Amino acid sequence: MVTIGDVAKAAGVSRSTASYALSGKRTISPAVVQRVLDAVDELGYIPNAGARALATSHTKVIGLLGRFLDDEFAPAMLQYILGVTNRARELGYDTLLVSEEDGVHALQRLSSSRMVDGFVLLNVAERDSRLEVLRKAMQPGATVGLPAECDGVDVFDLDFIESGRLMVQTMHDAGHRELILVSQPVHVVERGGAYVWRLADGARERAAELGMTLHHHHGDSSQPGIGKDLNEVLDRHPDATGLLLNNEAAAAALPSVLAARGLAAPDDISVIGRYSDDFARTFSLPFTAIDSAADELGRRAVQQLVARIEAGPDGTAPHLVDLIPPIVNDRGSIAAPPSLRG
Amino acid sequence: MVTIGDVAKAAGVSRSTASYALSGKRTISPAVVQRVLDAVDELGYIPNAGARALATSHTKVIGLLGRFLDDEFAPAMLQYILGVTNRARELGYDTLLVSEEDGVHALQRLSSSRMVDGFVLLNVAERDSRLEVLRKAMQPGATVGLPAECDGVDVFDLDFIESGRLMVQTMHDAGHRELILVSQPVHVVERGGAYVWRLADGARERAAELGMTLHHHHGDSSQPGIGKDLNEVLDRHPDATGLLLNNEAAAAALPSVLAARGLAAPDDISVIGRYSDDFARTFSLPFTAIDSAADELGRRAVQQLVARIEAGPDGTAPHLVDLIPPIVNDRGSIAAPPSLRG
DNA sequence: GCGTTGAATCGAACCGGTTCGACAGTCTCG
DNA sequence: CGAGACTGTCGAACCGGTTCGATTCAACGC
Repeated sequence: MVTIGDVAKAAGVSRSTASYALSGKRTISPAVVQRVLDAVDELGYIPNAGARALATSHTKVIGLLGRFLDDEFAPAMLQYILGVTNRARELGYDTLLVSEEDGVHALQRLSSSRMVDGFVLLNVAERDSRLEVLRKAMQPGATVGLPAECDGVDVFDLDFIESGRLMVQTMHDAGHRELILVSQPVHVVERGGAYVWRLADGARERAAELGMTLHHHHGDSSQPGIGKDLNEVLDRHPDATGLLLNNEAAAAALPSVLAARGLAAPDDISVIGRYSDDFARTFSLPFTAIDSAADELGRRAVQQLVARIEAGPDGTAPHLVDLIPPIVNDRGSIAAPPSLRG
Repeated sequence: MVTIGDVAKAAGVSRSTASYALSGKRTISPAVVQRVLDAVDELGYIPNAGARALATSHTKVIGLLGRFLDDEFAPAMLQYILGVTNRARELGYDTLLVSEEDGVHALQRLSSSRMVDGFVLLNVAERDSRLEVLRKAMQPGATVGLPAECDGVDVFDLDFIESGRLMVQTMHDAGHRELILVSQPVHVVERGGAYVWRLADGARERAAELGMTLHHHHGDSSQPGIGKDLNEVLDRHPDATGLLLNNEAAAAALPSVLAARGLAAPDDISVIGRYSDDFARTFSLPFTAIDSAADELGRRAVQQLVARIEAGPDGTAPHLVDLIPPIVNDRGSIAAPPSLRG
């Protein structure tokens, strides 16, 4: 193992001089700096992370705490994760991924052991017990997901209220007057998945403003339940001409449900979903949808977190609540309702 | 920040005694042990990870190196990752997730800086440049994916050759004689994705033994390409009655392709895929399939890695090549070909 | 010509754990 | 009863970085 002592010896200087030559925190003659750099190259010196962390109290690692729940849609999670890890690396940080069920415990462990410089919390709920711990921790934190109380953390999320409004408005502009919204299972809401009712609230509000009918239903988060749910909902509201899908599993299941019923979008029914572009491309999801911006949310959270880490404990920049405005990716699944066409 | 010195003071002993009381590496009187434990509880002491790593040369962290390629099927990757992180935590380890494109560089950085005790490599290719670095590293490594040269690492993978044989055999047993195999894009093979040709080889071998016809095609890894590919392949081989899907994107796209052609499985065509159970449940994938055992592979890799870490550098257990035998999950998409039925 | 300033470097201390060697006290056994 | 072994504890050293004075030497101003 090559240490800074070896580098110093090879360059013919003391350990402290070698350290200063590398960090540039004190003026060192150019000649010496060059000798040190040469020695580093030759010996392949890479500093011991533990020793550096001990000395500086900085690990250059961020902790990423996911909540991977059976009843939420797992495949979409990877894009948040990659957004975080990629941006972190660009900024010189590595990422410790924690999937532990007991997020509070994990947070405490990582924080007290000083394994990480800061935290990104994914899938943050309305009242998330991890937040109380995070506020007391000495490391800063950023969340993906909008909790009820945002103080002490930087918050990033898609603007779900506006997304709901936008879905309804888009359908209205195309001529629709009766819509169905398919949300996540009820217990996702009860557990604190506020994005579910935020979107629903936005949709309801705009529907009321525009004098439209909106049927709201909670659907299962995986097959075969969601397929059954979709069929029931379609049976129950034969006059509805537009379908709004917040539930990603519903989007995944819809193509075969429509096919089985002999329907096509947008000829027989118009559809708008809410999932990532990448996700749509990977699967057979030909529906117009609001981009869930997973990658972008992960990147922004890390960006802000690192800024806060590097500002130090005295940094007093106000905390952010950054709600990304929804953007519609048009994939041609919205048209005028059949009754308005030739 | 509470250190072991604080604990020692509170318990009225020296730092070394406190350390021994906690580690149990020397006999300490029960009374003192209790006082130390009480102090730990009261002060909420959690050891500083950097300091411990520096002293012991063990970080209790494993490095997880993924390769997340645009032309491979990303959503399935999460299950490998969760298998790794969950098993690691059960064994007392945290997981550093690296998505860096330059895996060789990342490996070198993590290894030399002693940030991790060992490595798990995902999506390992036939000739994977990361392996050379890994063999020279001082930390042990395990792979998910079977490379050409397995020495110096523990290797875990699904038995793809046997999977190919099993797919063909299953179709043969149901009465089919002409099959289509849809694989990954050709450049995935060229890049070293050996699992593609392994499954194809197994399928071809068994087809030859049984005197069956097997058409092999490479399909795109996402929409809309894969939908087009599937249609072309079905057009080209109108007499084929069985479809084998190694390509996960093909499985995801097939329901709507079949629906659009007015076909149903297994009435008009029999289908067998290769993807995880979890994946099938999440999406509308009603096809009988060989379980890709992602979670299990991740778990086994970690299990073995940790065993090797804790055996230390003198541990001389022979390296494993563990190929998990394929298991078919019957979802009812295989039946006798139409010609053999009433 | 002398005190002052600044540049370049070094030695020592420190971060917070673990571990080795020493030592005092007690027990055991011949 | 004394040698030897064992128990329980402590102080000091070490892991490999960073950082804080202190020191040396040259340049500079008055």
